[in-house]
Amino acid sequence: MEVITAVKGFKDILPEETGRWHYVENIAREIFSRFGFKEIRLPVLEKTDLFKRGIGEATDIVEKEMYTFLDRGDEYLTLRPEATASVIRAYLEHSLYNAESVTRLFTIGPMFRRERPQKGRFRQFHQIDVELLGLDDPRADAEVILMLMHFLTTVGLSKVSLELNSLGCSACRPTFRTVITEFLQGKEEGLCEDCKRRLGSNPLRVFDCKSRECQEIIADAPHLSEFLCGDCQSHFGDVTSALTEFEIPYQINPRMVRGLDYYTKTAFEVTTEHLGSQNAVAGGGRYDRLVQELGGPDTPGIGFAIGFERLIALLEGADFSATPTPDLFVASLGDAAQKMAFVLCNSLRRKGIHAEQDFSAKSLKSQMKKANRLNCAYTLILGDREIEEKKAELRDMKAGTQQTLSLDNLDQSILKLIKER
RNA sequence: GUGGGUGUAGCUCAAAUGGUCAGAGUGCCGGGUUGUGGCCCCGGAGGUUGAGGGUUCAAGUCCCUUCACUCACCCCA
Repeated sequence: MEVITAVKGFKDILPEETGRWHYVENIAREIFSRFGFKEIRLPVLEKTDLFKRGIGEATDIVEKEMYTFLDRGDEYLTLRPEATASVIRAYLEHSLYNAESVTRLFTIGPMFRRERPQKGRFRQFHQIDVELLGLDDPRADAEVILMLMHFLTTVGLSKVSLELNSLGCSACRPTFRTVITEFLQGKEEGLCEDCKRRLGSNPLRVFDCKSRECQEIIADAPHLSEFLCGDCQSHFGDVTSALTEFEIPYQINPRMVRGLDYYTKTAFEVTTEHLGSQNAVAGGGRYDRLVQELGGPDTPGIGFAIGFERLIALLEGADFSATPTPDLFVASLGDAAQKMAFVLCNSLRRKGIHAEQDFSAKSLKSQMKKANRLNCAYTLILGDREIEEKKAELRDMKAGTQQTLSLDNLDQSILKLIKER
């Protein structure tokens, strides 16, 4: 019989790794709630149209990376490739905007994109996603970025850099778009295949194309910053000066465009040099049109997503072991001792003690070996001899001492000893 | 979707130019020693060398196909 393996790009998170996950999740929950964000849990499956409308039909994600299928032959469903669209969907579906004018939400969970797996990129991956809805104030941008950076440093990341750009709004971006389209006209031949295609759908993407020929062509192109409207300019200025005030280092990257259509104004990315070519740890931006695009009231928003696996990959070295170290190991030899150990262990567990035993009734030596490997604080030795003498030997592994306990009220005396430790 | 790399015991890896090459370490199991455990010593189980085909007297080693993993492009978190 052949063993069935996991689907390509879908990873198991093994017990030895879950400690890191808990560590990161705990810090996220604590910090985000301190900034007023509440957790929301969302389904992983959504109607395909949500992402087509939300992310944009012309994006790579929607064009070729989604897990989409026909459900019972009547509706197209998609495993969510990102969280923002789902958050907005829930926000609208439950009219959360009516409860309060500003809504701060975060969610943690798996996302799905059918890409070729590589270092730092999987088909199922996890994001920590934060969304702040109902504020167009630049302080909201600054606050969200501040929180992100604070979170990252608290978790223990130091060698990351923050890049910023303003993508303009519905007033100034279209102007810039026509400027770029005109600029690129007559230069199509030099562009890579992807950019030729992008020319019609999303010419701004040529900016962050990595091919050399495209970069040479676009190098002389005007920057979006020159075409920002007054509102966008002052907004971006307020964001950057707030970050400076908080002493958060950043770099303005005028070529950063981002691959999701919904971003407006502030866009940002946190990168590192230690992840191979998948250098983005977190990314986000403002999306003042998205809520309306999804059929809701005109509501501004800003948010970001952190790549959980990528973040964890940067945490190498530290000890986040989730392996519990038991209080007590009960080594037992013989049927009577096995039975007694079984009852004792489970009795102690129900009283709050982490007790372990070995069902296999192997040699005492191997049981002791196991107790040692598990790093148990105490070991209780129960053998035929001990039962006959109505006594058991308890060793304090750390202190190197041992004592004899009566079998009467054994669990009580052990409980007392461990609690007193 | 396009390239490159790799596939030998549970894990980490050895096996010059094809010819005792199917091994070591570690882990696991058992035994010895020990203050019934940690160190040390002895023994044991475990691999159709990813799969299929081909060349050859002979293939883990060469060729083809396929699969898996991996890195990079692309894109993104």
